[in-house]
Amino acid sequence: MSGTQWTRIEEILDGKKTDKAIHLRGWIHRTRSSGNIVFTIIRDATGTLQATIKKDNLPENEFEDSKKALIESSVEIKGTVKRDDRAPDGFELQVTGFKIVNFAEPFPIVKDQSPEFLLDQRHLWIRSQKLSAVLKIRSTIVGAIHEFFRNNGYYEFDAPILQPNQCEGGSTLFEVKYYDNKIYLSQSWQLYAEAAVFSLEKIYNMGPTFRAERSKTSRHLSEFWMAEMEIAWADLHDVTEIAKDEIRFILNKVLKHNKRELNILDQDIKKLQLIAKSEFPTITYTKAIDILNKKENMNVKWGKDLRTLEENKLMDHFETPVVVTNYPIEIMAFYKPRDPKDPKTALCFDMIAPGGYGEIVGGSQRSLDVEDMKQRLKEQGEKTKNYEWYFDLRRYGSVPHVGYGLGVERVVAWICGIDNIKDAIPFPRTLIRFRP
RNA sequence: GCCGCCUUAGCUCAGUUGGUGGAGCACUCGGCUGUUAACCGAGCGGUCACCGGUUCGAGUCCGGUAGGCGGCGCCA
Repeated sequence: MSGTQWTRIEEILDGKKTDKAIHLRGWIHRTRSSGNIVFTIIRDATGTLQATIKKDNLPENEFEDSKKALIESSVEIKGTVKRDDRAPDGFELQVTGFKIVNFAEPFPIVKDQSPEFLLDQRHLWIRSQKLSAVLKIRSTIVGAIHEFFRNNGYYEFDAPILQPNQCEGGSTLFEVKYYDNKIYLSQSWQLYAEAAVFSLEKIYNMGPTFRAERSKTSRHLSEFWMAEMEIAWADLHDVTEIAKDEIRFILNKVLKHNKRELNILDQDIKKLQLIAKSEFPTITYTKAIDILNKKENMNVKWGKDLRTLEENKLMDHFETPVVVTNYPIEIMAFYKPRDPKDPKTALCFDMIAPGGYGEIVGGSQRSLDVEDMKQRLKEQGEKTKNYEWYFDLRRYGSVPHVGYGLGVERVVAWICGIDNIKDAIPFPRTLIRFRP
């Protein structure tokens, strides 16, 4: 079939091929027959279209094949595009040639499926309309993140995935055999970014991140993608505004390129448009506790981290993502510095998404106080010797610097409105599930 | 780590007081010239997760084991 001009279903649905003879290739999405007529819904990467196959319009054996072919068989067909109100999308292909590329065996995924079964069949389920829509939006989001930082003068900087140190706490590291030694899968790009920020000043990266947290929730993955940034000569306030701009930039890109997919996912486009135009509020942790205790009649003690329940209650008061700053210093990682204006708190922030999607961004200024960091690492039972290279960064022309990480799957899940983060990545890895 | 729930056909589920295991979908065969996850008729399909106990008799009651799911904690 070399030399054949293949039409994409998108072009047909856009009305560009009406009354034209075309060639189409794809997969059988649905099929039903009625005596001398077969209706087959054809799917390609751009959409679905009804093909109407009448016995008299094509060779006998091709008609018989079209009756026999099961769902997910791959096909090459030719015919004429017609407007027809009886067709599901208002267009159909009246078929004059029907060639089977591969007769599919009975497809295991049928009408009723449980989430577990679909995860077992993930390699086949990613063909579904819902997952393809999510994957297209994910592709837009990943592209938007690169574009946002490159537009704003950042360099992409790559750190090792195999790392000797912890960043976010030792108990959640995945240990890997490294010749005769032990090494760990990256929990964060940050420590290496802090080395590079003194030469490149503005850097970002997006890549896989591994956390062996024993979490069984709709918001956790053991392997997820994090988009991180690090910038010199900046403070906490600067970076919270950059994070807000980034989220709005991502939203606008999705709204521009993925209206069709958002509709397939039943997402409220108007609501997303409103968020993309809004200012996101910044409040302190102390203010958040205040809202919970006064307006929600809760009894949250100052000093405790905000739990899922508290975050969700807090978000009932906001339509947009919210930045929460200045968490208590005791519950923060060793590299987050004390706020001189409010010494009980750290110069750090989380951005919380509405709708129960939780923390989508987390970041902080970076401590410049070597003795304080050593002290806090010791309290966690860490060997400070492994961090000497990191402390060197404070000894040779240190400057204020700051950075954050954005959870790609959480942003995908929030924008797509899907109820489990597992559907925001093609092949999820969780506490229990690591196949296929 | 803590708490709760589930396991019956390839898939989704029902199964009454303990008395010879059902439906829908899928698949096969037949019918139908406009279907919208089509419809009509027939067929195929079972170690009721596994091990043990109670009982004349267990899918059903009791105990254990395995696998799975959800939530919390922790985090992006």
